[in-house]
Amino acid sequence: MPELPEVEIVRRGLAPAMEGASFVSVLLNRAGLRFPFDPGFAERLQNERVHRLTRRAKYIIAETDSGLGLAIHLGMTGRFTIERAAGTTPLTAAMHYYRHDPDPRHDHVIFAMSRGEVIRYNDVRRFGYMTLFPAARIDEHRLFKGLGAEPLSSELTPAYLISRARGKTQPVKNFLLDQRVIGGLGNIYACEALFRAGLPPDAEAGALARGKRGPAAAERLCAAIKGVLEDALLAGGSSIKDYRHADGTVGGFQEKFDVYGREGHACRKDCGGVIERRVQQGRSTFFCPRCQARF
DNA sequence: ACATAGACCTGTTGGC
DNA sequence: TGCCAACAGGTCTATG
Repeated sequence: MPELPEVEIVRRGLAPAMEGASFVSVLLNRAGLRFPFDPGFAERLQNERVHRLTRRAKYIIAETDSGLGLAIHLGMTGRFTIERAAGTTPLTAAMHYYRHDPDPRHDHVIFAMSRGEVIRYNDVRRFGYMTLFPAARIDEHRLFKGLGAEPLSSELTPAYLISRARGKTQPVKNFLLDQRVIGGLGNIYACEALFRAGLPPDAEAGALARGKRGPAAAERLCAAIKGVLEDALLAGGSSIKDYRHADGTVGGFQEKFDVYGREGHACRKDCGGVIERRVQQGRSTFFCPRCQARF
């Protein structure tokens, strides 16, 4: 599922239930997700009070008063739901992706918080993971130290894109998906950003650093990345295969995709082109052959 | 350094 | 209707 906008929406939804609250108990329903849980995972969290909840790339990070960090990656299908303990009013912030009512067979982790919220982590495919680390050492952690620019921050500039792309022969879409270059883009937003920038997904990344057109393309691409992520955030993220909830907590950006999942449909720019799908790096790439014909 | 393929999992969808 | 292949928002590893 989740790329940067979805992860950020989940973070914002969790924050009111987690920040300032302590873990009363942590229940693990299995030995691991993508990886086995750290030894003592549940015990180490118990009684820890969450100081703040942040995000880096596609990771949600809880930091506790005593300096323990909890990193959470949602993989493809990870999602959280929040409810009050039995007998009280449900919170409005239910963050369901994919489905309204997650299958309880896939509730793998349950956090009981000190103010009464019960937070469940549900993950059908179990590609997600959680791990504990010393919060002050985040920059040395193997998950984080190699991460590239945070795309909505001032770290991401046309000059940064150019410097990272220089000499690269790989397709520009693969370049965008490389978390060591930009942290947080995934398949959907990489496709959408390339469409907005008018760049062919299979163009050489290194071309951003060359010639007369390179810098202009880098400029457009940088703006397109930020723009599509901001638009998606405003729309509450994208929820494929889901429908909107009355409380608006499920995203609606999927209705605004220009190319993703639109194979065979007319280009929204009315250029006369039809959106095509091609497999790149084992992933579907969607693009308009007219609007994205030339670098 | 890079590309590709396969692996990890389960569920849904589309074609025959 | 039933079955099976293809595909799904993400990484990670092995291999060339």
